[in-house]
Amino acid sequence: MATRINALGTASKRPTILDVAAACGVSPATVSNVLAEKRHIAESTRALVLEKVRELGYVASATARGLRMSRTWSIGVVVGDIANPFNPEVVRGIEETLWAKKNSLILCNTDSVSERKVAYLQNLIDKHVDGLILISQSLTQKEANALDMSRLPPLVTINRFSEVIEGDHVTVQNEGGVRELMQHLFDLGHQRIAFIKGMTSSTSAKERYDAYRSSMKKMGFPVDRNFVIQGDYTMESGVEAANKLLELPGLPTAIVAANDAMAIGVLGVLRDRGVSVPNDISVAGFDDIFMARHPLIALTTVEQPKYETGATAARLLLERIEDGPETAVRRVTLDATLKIRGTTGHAKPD
Amino acid sequence: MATRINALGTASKRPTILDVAAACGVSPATVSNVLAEKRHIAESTRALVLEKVRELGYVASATARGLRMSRTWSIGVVVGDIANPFNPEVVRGIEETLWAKKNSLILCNTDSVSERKVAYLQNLIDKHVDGLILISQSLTQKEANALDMSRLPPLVTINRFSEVIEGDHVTVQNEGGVRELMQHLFDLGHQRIAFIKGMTSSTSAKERYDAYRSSMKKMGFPVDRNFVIQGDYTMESGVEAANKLLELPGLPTAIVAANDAMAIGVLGVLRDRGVSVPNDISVAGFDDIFMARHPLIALTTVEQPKYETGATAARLLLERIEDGPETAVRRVTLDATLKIRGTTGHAKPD
DNA sequence: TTGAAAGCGCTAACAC
DNA sequence: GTGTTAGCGCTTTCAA
Repeated sequence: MATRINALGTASKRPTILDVAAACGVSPATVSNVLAEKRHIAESTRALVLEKVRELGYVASATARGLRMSRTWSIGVVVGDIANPFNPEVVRGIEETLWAKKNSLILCNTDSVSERKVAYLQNLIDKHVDGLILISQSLTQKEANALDMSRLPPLVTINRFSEVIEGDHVTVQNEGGVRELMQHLFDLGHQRIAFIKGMTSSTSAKERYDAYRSSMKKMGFPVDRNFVIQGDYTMESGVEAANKLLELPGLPTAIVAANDAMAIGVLGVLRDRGVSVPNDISVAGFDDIFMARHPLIALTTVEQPKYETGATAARLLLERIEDGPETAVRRVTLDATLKIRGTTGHAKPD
Repeated sequence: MATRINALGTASKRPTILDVAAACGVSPATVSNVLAEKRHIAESTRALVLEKVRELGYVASATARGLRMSRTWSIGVVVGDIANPFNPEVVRGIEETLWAKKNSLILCNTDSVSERKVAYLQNLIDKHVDGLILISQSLTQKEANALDMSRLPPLVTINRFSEVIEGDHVTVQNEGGVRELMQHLFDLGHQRIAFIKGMTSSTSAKERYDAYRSSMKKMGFPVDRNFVIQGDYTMESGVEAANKLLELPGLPTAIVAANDAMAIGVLGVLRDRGVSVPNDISVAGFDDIFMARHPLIALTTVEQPKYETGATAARLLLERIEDGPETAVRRVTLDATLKIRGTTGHAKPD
């Protein structure tokens, strides 16, 4: 007859390394060494220790070990908003990689609010995390000054590169991806192409915008000032941008958004206003978030390998923690892939 | 001229409480008490300590304090897959609540694989987290046996209630929500209503299915065996279920899925097959995930307050940690709200 | 091959 | 009001 498990916090005291040592008639140092496989131990004692460890259900206290070794085996992951569809897949990649090396992931949502970011980072530094990963978040000089940077652990940035920080970095081929996308639109006969930008503080947003401009320029197509709208990577800003664009006297034949969330916002507006996609206007994004793939959305976009991005960042961080500050800074740029779906088609003739 | 911040892990040694004490000419205990605001300290020394603390940039080591107080101020959150759109919003709710009380969130993805769940839980127990939250995950007796339950910290379950575990629990009005949804369909003239179930191991899935059956029964409508398909809450299983339903000789006029992910999978299939929604078939889900609200999806569904669900679970857990195992087990059931959108319409006449 | 002992940085009990 | 001291549970020299 099984008894129900009490999950109310009646945890019994755990055995310590002393308990195991006493049970075996050896010193705690020996137990420690058996478990850490550090120095050679007689096979007989080794077996005995292992047996008692299992018998007592002994597990070393991560806290005590952390105090002694000044490590926490935990990594702070700072993200604007975990509910933003781009992020969970990146976080998964990080998490899998950390788990494989027995590190914990401490998740922090900053809401992209500067004060909150600073507070969270300080908290993580104070908590003595072994490393930090910033997803699409960066640090301004001002924010950095507000922090106690002298105690900063190794930090890896994803997507947003900061001049202020000298550290490892993972990003995607933003220019190449957008250029490929633009070429796709040119091939379909588009010339009047609008662009919805991300925040200029984001290097990835800047690169995507630059690639849009240079692609247009290379084709000899003018960039109408009104065709460049400032967004902030949220779906709402995509909605606003679309509304602005639709007010214009001369409509664009295609709208490219610097990320999928904004592009999907645009699609919603066009749908509500009865504008046919891609017959009247083509729409494209960047990221290839989960939602973009659904048949009802079918957004043409540029895929950023999100899981791999996260996994790479975690790998770089773990290696940095291992190797120390001596080895050179590393910047990894992953490939972007154009995904042609249903929202792009031939340009509507004037 | 600003120097760049080195993020490679050249952190300098932090000052300890002894450094502060020495700088002030007081004992470490006094410093500790000033910071903890435990016992009364002369205003003059208090001010001095505070000044030196700021001057040296002293922050107490969470590790040392944790060892001493046997607390970690961190909470393990175990989730099947953070990339599953239901979860991020719940996690946000948890995270905000924990942050307000200075607790950290350790995120764990189990992929809903039993072994992995057990391994993760054991890891969290070993890490001495102060509490645990399981989102839509439960523990079978077998899994529980594989764990060292004697050291289990307080645990709160979300959505999936386990008979095996005696602990606090947060869920939503599953029966009420589905009944309301069914009534909406009945009002539209639907009688041939198919249902895509979740895993029977999930109490919420079971409750939603039961409500479907009892609603049908109450109306005197037969439940065709073929109209009940087993899914697993993933979009893919919704796709499979829709394909099965469309093979049937007599089609249903409406398809209700036990969650939005499956319903959205159904919508994709219907779209691909040229079945008009809601003209030919109505579709509805449960949860009201972000994607369901988009104009191109516009899924009729029952909203589960996800953020609030997470926030409530975190609050219950923190209170449980504070109050200890003595106070009675609490079960909170949040309200579900019917959201009528574009995927439900009048039943197609035979 | 093993043990003894110091100490990681903190808090709490006990003194004064 | 404040100081002294004993650990929390572990790893790691240094000795044997």
